[in-house]
Amino acid sequence: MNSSADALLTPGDATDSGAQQIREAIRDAIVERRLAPGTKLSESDVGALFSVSRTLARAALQALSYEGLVSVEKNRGAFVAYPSPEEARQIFAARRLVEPGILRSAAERITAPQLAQLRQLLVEEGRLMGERGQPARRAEIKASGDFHLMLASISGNLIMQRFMEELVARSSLVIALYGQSSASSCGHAEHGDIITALERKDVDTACDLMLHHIAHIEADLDLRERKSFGLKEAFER
Amino acid sequence: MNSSADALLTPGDATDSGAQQIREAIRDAIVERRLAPGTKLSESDVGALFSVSRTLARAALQALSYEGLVSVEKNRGAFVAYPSPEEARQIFAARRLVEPGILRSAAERITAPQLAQLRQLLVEEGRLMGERGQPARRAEIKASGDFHLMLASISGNLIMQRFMEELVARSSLVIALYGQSSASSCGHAEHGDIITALERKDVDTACDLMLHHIAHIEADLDLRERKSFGLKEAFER
DNA sequence: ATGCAAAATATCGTATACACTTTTGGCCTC
DNA sequence: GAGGCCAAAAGTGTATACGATATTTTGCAT
Repeated sequence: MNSSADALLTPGDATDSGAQQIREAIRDAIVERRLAPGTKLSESDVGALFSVSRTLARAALQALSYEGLVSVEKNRGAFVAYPSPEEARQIFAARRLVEPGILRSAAERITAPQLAQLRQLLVEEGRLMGERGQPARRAEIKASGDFHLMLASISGNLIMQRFMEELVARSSLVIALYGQSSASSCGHAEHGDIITALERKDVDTACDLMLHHIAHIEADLDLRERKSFGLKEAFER
Repeated sequence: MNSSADALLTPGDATDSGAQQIREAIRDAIVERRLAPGTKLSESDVGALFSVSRTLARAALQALSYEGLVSVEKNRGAFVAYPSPEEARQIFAARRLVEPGILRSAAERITAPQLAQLRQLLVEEGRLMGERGQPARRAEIKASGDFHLMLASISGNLIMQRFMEELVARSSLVIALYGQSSASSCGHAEHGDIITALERKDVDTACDLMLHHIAHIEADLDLRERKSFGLKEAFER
């Protein structure tokens, strides 16, 4: 109770300094497809990679398992999640279920600068669409997710925002796995349409567009049953 | 793999044997209001209580923090979550957002035995309603949550089911904190009405009833700003 | 007596160490 | 030569230990 007024300035959202950073790093690596699904994430290796002990590596992997991005098997270790087609369907079903509602909430509270920010995100997305190569496609997937994430952020509901972060991350994993072609390309125009509808305050149309958008992404997936075959494949190389 | 008849089966994600058990135990204690919001959960104490080391206790507390049931502060420790009124509003907003959708999904897949199970849950709920005393009220809150949880289970979407588990748990915490009267009592009849509508395959009415039901629960809360007063109080004690 | 400051204490953050489970490689047997 | 069994190795599960940080207490000066 002494001293000055630092109390208000503390960032405060850092639960653990180390484990959280590692979590973020691995999460990004998974979402950006630098880590292939099914890859084994040995605690020792992860720890060595980030120059920390197994304790922190383990904590990070546990955290990621709660997000559904890695699956840990008792006494076997942690692996980058390999979502089954059924799981993929459920992820998109969840998105169809919640995103219209989020969109409605966001539409009620959205301000002009926020609309501008959305537009800004869109041009960034378009720029990446123009570029070629794998890294650009990865960034494109990420940018596509950021659009949905910002909508959740605008809705003002932290719980839904957190949930959408999880869904978007897992969606990226699914798209990386089962995506056939330039999946997110067709999504770009749809993002723009949604913003336009939002600007007109035509929420119903915006929701419809969102549902179609999600359906389009899902339709571009090849959800045939390859199942655990790919895991073996990944090791065979 | 779809064994369709699985109803209230815990999702088979036994990552660790020990930590998961402790997590469940503490979770139940929080939901059933044996642990008051704001209570400090020292790692040493938790470990000693369950006869395990701090490592497992810490893992369990971390897991609970991801559910939003405990909040961990850097170098301060873990505390039973003390949801702010704003947080409470967001929790219920989230429920209003997702539960109609879950209900629709469930209605599409529901079978006769599952309807019977729902009815069964209802009579159990009614039985607890008849009893008096704190333990009965706790069980009543839990039973009330189980109704919504079973609906999510019937919907067949594991992701939404997991999300609802989190929402219901946090709702129980909120109700325990801000609930004024016999909040869940009026909910009982509404649960029955929803089942009835479901039996008639009148999904739209069921959704309406669900929305009203959630609104009723929320309306019975006293979401005045008591602020962090209670937390300090808990320490002074 | 009160307020500030510094040491003492308690608790968290991280690393290391040990025990147990799973896997793998080799050897023996059929 | 093939298959199964045993042993060694690797890796996870858990416990303990040490260092860092916040909180409390105590002593001193005003």
